[in-house]
Amino acid sequence: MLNMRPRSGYEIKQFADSSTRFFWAASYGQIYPELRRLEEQGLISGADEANGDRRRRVYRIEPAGRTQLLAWLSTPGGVLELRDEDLLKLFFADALEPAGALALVRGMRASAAERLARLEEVREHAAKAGAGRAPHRFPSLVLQYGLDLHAWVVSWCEEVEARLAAAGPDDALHTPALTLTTPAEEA
Amino acid sequence: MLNMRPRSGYEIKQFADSSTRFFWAASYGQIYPELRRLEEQGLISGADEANGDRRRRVYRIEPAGRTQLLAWLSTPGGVLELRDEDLLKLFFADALEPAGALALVRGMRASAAERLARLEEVREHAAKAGAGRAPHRFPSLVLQYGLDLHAWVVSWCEEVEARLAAAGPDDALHTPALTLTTPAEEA
DNA sequence: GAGCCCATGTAAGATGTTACATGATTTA
DNA sequence: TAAATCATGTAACATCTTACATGGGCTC
Repeated sequence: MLNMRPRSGYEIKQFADSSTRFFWAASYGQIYPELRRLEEQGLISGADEANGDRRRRVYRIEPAGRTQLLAWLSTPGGVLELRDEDLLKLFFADALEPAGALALVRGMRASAAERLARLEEVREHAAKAGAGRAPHRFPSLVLQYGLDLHAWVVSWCEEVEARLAAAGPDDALHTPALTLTTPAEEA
Repeated sequence: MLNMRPRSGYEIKQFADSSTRFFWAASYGQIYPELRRLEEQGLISGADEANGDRRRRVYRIEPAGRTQLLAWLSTPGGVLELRDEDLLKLFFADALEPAGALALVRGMRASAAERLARLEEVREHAAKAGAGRAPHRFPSLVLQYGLDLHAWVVSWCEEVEARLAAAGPDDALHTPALTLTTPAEEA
């Protein structure tokens, strides 16, 4: 983030909360100590700015830091962790009556729709703030990933809800839920 | 898991590693202490089984535990946490040359394809093991979710790769990546 | 008899969240 | 003037992973 432009810890938190939060969250308890560590390693440098009487420490990336950043970006692979309590509940939904299982999936859909709405707010906000300037391209690509993904989850739930609602004692619940069609394949 | 059938801590770990691991992982360091706590609360009960000379403690769910389980399953909402380092890298990919960004997306696709392959192994294994018996329905529904989801990620990456490869200085990278079509809508 | 699987457990450490403490400035 | 926001930081707590310790049984 400091490679995009210099920022204070507070600004990093603000920015993260409206962007990377959805796939990589960070709290003050991580940010401030980490800034100190990075400075000790000479990867970034901080300068106290006095705006009025309010102290503010703005960090900028150093050449060594940029090198490290590029090395990290070029390292293939990385952490992927998911913790989805709704999915865990669905996994055990055989313990519920059919109505309960249906309610679970409806809840999952509602949550996904909610997150989708929040991401759309982010997009609108970013469109206003970023108008005019030559923007970074990839943050909005990742935002689009989030939008597409949550839209996918919503459709998946709708599909499963329909099957659960229709299911008698005989049911074919386990066929692929969605047909994915890329524009290229439609031709 | 104990509601499905009695198990030892070791068996719980085995089962989790081939099922819930993908959206809710658990280590021995969590499982064994948690079993003790649940027993202290009277939600489960453990019995030492001697098979040969090898000690083994098998736990079963108690009525109070089943009540708690059903209460949890009926509570709407829950944790959803994602930590995706690939997505984080992609977010900052403006710092890379076009070839580097393309490599990133290719790496993402490879990882998703790998996970997809592993889930397919799980499905085949489950199909063999569960043949005949009246199975739990929802574990395989959740497995299907994983398969569908990773397939979706693979297509998303392919789509983006094509755009990145084609992109000159002018590029429309930020349109929705995939057209989702549910069978119902195709009619 | 070597290596792997069954089986239970813990200790140390890494990581991360929440709440609190502090205090200035801006806005309604 | 009260509330929100700017701004930095820490302490306590919760959580989770990794590595280790221990020991029996099975299979090549």
